[in-house]
Amino acid sequence: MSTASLARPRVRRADIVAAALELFADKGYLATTMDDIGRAVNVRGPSLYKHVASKQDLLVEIMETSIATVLRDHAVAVGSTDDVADQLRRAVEAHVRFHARHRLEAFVGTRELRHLSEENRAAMAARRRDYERGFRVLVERGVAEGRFRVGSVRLTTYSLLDMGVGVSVWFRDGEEFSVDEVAYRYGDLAMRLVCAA
Amino acid sequence: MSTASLARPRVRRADIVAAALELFADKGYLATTMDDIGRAVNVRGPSLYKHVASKQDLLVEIMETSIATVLRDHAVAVGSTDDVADQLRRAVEAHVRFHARHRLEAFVGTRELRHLSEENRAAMAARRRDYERGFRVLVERGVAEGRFRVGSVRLTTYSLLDMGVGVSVWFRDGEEFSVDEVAYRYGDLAMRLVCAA
DNA sequence: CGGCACGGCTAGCAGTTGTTAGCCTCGCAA
DNA sequence: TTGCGAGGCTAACAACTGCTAGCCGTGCCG
Repeated sequence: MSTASLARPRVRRADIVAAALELFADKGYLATTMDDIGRAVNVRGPSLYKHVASKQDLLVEIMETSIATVLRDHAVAVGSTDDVADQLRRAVEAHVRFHARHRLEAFVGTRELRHLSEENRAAMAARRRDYERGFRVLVERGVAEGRFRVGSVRLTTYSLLDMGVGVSVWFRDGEEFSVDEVAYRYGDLAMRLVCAA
Repeated sequence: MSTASLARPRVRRADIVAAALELFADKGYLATTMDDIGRAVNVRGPSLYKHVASKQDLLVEIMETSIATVLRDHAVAVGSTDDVADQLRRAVEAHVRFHARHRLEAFVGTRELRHLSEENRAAMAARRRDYERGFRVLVERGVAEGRFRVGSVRLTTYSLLDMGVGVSVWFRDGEEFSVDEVAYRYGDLAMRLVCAA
């Protein structure tokens, strides 16, 4: 049994990242100081550098794990069936589920993109484009197979994605809807948008 | 004839606000310095204070004119007909038109809310809630009149709004769609979302 | 023509912030 | 018991930033 960490409560890297996430989401990346983050984990600002290379690293770590989760969930959703309509529905559900469950990550992920260093931003933007393309491909295939009827694939895809992103702004746990309820209902809305048959 | 301003090209307040808008949208409010704004209008940073009380004032002015425009357009759209479905369609069209035509204002308006001073933010948040309520009321009435069929008024309303907000992120003038085309197509999407009859 | 207000400019203050340097303590291992 | 590394802490640097103070040239008005 490892009682090591019980003796003196040292800070773990994961705690720092979690605190940073909350602060970045609340005040924004630039408005958050290392002292703020330190205070949140009961440590002085400079002590954080024993665990983290820089403030930028915290932002990168938050964004990387976010997009990785999103892409994985999307792949699982699409891979779980062969029916295009079901694929789109499950992809939207996964999309919404993430934006509800990981509100803060979603928030930071879209709002602080510009504060990533040049190379980090380029890499992140590419991953996000991949994700968008995944949805567009689904809509396109649905149209090609005669299952969907849309005015513009591009506009419809944007709508589907933006609806889901919006969830991260207003969703609160324990209110009117649970995560699963929201996800299911947005799946319905998605089916309406593409006139699924 | 007033040749006054031709002699030496002095900076006009409107130019400063326009430059600030572009910079706030591009780099964010905190990352934009008064020197940046000054450079954009060919003036040193401190000179701006001959025209503007503070950096905060620039943000406030941008946001106030934005929300005022949005609310006015919304009122015109809703007032132009009595049919609920038409009202919602025109409201969505106005919503999208604004977010396409005034991308930067929309961007700044949603992303920099937290950098308004406490009182300013409270006032602005209230105006924005009013705007949201305008949409929710339309959806509610459509349902009550048996013209719309929705799973949840609240979720549907959020979806309509968020779709439109998303336009400000990807829209570019002179690409595939014109402002009017996008507005019209989003009107269609809105009608689908509420199953308008 | 004289003065005054408008609106530039530079200098500089005061505060903030990411990050580094260097110190000290605690607990584990030899 | 002794040594040492992990991980706290304080001090401080260097850069930056909003904003003020104070100066000066230009052009309009009386």
